[in-house]
Amino acid sequence: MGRPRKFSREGVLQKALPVFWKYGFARTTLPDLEQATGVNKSGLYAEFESKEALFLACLRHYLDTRNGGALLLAEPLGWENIERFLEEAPSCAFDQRGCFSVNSMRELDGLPAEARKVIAAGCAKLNQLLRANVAFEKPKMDVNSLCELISAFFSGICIEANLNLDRKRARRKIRDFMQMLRAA
Amino acid sequence: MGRPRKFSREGVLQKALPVFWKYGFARTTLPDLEQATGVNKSGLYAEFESKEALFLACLRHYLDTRNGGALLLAEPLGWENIERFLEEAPSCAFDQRGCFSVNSMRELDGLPAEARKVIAAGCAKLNQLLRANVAFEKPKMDVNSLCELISAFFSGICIEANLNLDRKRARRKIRDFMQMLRAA
DNA sequence: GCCATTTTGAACTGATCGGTTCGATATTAG
DNA sequence: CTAATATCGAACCGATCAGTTCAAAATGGC
Repeated sequence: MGRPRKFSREGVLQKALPVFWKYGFARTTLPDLEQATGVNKSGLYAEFESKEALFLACLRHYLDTRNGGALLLAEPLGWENIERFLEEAPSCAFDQRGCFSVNSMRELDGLPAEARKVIAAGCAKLNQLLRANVAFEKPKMDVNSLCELISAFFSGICIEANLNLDRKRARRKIRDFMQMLRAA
Repeated sequence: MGRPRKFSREGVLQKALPVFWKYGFARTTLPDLEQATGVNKSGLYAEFESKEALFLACLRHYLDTRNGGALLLAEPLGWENIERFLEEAPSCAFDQRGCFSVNSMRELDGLPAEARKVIAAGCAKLNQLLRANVAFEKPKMDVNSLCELISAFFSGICIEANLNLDRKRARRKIRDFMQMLRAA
């Protein structure tokens, strides 16, 4: 009965995400999204009520599926998880620099109000994952403070990823940070 | 002879800067700039050849006049300068969150190619200022490594400034970071 | 072939974008 | 006053934006 569906909501999200990731919300155009998803404008609007709604759905999809959860839950918990997280998170692919959520912070006004909540929730979840790993190492300094430092450093390397520094330098920076962290 | 000029190039830059600072390049419109500067569109285009040129001029003006130079050159050099820099830089005014240069990194493609060089030069200058202060303290860790960590942390708190965290928390974060730094 | 459903493509809307042009007006010096 | 200069306002340009509508075409089950 009837023609079968050719695209799924989640498939569209997966393909639209890299575009928003690279260009942000404002500089992503509808033709960009059509090309990336392979779905016609009419089709997109049949599935999502607006460009903003599509962006929000991408953001949620990103936070649900890729927010370093796997890396930070690996046993045993500890510094090594955090180091891997810092190394792998900001370089998923060529055009996806940094972290989609961190990138979106700069565009927060001009985005639907819900975006702020979604991002805040993502930060909270990340902090919780970090906390488990930091606490496991029983550092001298306060665990929460260290988590905040880690996420600030993470945000920093994420936006610096836009500058195309060479990988070697980025890795060394992370190594140095971890050295400071382990001593704290 | 003739009507005297009512606005100066530099006056326009000073008034246009906060707008670009807040909204970035893409989301700043010409009417925004007219309103902020009090100068007609015709007048703006008489002084600057394009929106991009105006943005670039603002960026240069910003880096020339406000890049924490004063704070980081204060005698005696050392951690205290850096702490003041981290505290004051990302909160010049209500609508100017973070650092204009750091904010612009997220928009680098889509900006004239020269912007990349200008920003890179600004980073280099900042790093140099940091280096003098860090070296002065003779830390155990490598001076350059510490400078890179400081600027990454700086970038991080700059974009996190978009989240409107309360000042208390921000100050504590900086204090914690400085504690780690002094021990490094 | 027929019916149901999905997807497409193209035309279209109204708004806004950056940018140009130019005459009207304002403001000074002499 | 006049001459010279600076600014403004408004009309205008072509392009692009997000979003809507709808008929045509594609694709399946029966």
